[in-house]
Amino acid sequence: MPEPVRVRFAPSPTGHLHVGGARTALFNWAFARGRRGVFVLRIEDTDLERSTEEYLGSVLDALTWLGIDWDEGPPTPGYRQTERLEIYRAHAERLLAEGRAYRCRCTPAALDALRKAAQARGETFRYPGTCRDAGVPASEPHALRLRIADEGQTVVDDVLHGRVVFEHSQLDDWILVRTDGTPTYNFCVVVDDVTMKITHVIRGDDHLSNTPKQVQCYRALGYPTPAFAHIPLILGPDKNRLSKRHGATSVQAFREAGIVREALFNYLARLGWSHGDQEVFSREEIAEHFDLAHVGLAAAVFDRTKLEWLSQHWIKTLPAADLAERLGPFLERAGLPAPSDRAWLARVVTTLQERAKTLVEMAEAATFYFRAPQVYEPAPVAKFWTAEAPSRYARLIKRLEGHGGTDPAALEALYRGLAAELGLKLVDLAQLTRIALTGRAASPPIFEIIGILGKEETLRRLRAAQAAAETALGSPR
RNA sequence: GACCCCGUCGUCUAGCCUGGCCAAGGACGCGACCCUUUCAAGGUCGAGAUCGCGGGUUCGAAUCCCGCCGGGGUCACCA
Repeated sequence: MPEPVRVRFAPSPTGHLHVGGARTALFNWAFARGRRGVFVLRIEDTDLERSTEEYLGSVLDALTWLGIDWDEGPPTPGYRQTERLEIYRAHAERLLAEGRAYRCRCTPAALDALRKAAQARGETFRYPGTCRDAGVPASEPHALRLRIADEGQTVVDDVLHGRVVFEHSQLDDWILVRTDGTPTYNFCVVVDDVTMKITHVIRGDDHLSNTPKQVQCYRALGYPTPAFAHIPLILGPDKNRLSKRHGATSVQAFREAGIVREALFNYLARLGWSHGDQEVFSREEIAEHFDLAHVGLAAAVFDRTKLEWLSQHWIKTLPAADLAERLGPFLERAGLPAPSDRAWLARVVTTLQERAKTLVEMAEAATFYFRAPQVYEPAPVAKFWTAEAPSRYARLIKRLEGHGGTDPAALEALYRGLAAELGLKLVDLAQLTRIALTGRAASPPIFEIIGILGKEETLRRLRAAQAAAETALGSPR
């Protein structure tokens, strides 16, 4: 029986979860789920300056909202780097004792000068090894560096990129532990991945160049290297790495914009990965089909329009009752009372599902269900509030008053009958009604709206529109 | 600048490993039409890539090889 795969996602809580990070998490998650592996969540919070508990909560919240659940990680202790300092220290000491690492007393200022000079010469800066054999005593302030052979090369065997060769002339003795005693990122990552028994490191392309350094560290530590899979970055429309200046980039931002979680999950999965011609995937389908072999190598441009198409698709597909539940906060934000009658709200949602790309749009479009129109849109008014409008409203009101029930089919029959009597098309009466009920030229089917609004409210709005139309036309008698 | 990665419709991509089924398929977006009480949704059709460019190999290349160009990433006692 093969060892189960173990993968991880290691965000640093220095901001909200970025969609790029979310996609990395999603690929790892899907990889693990698809082969009954383990998905570990590790928090890289060694940057005390920028890490906050608030952001940590936000990141966990975003992952949970997306449906990316982890098998190991917070709140279980031991998965935050700040809790693991002792582990790093022990590994560093071992490397030092075995001669794989050495103390360095070069000052940052001195190194900076060398770096500038190297770059001026058009060379990659490389630590010259000043302290490599200097035997710097522990009593002096010092950093700890990893000893790397001057000659030779390090090969990174990437699952996606194949063999990537790095000459040692490009590598240098990098710092494992800073002078202040804190371990560096690259060192923590290696120690963490080793001690957490990670088998596959799936992470952003931007880490590929750092990988040979890490491979050297694995070797020094005497551990086998995990499999690496470097996935391409996500770009903005200008082909530059997606960042805040491209607008909304955090998972929370999309959530607040009313993008449904199924859509963001689906979109992120398909960005850089494919399964034939299939575009729509549920979370389960992604877990079932995901494979590294079909992850692309080219960076992908984030396309909000397609995301919104998927959001609309999922809104159409999701159960109305479920959406009604999710719509609550968006209604409140739109200044509308979230109704206690959930069944009624679900009916409202049913009429809006096919015409909303986001929950924000849906809440906005639902306004007229909660309050009578305050204003009437100018364009449809100009077109339909003709001289005959008031009398047509009157006929409509009279007919409706004598009509029992709000069955859509019966209402349509009533409208068609009246339209025929008046020598009009259905659309004329329908639009007059639509203006009265919603204040707009476009809305869900009016016969369904009447059913949801109720006969009394419908009549009230028709009468209000009749009066408004009369006023608008001057003073009729 | 050095090193590394990448390069198929505007965008996401299938195909590339195992050359011919590809005069390149799907999706978003765009246009038209149909349906229709409006808007959507849905349906049908259409425009849109000579597969970054140039050489080769081959009977045959998007698919293999070489060069070039373009884009991105990494070069910290940041993560």
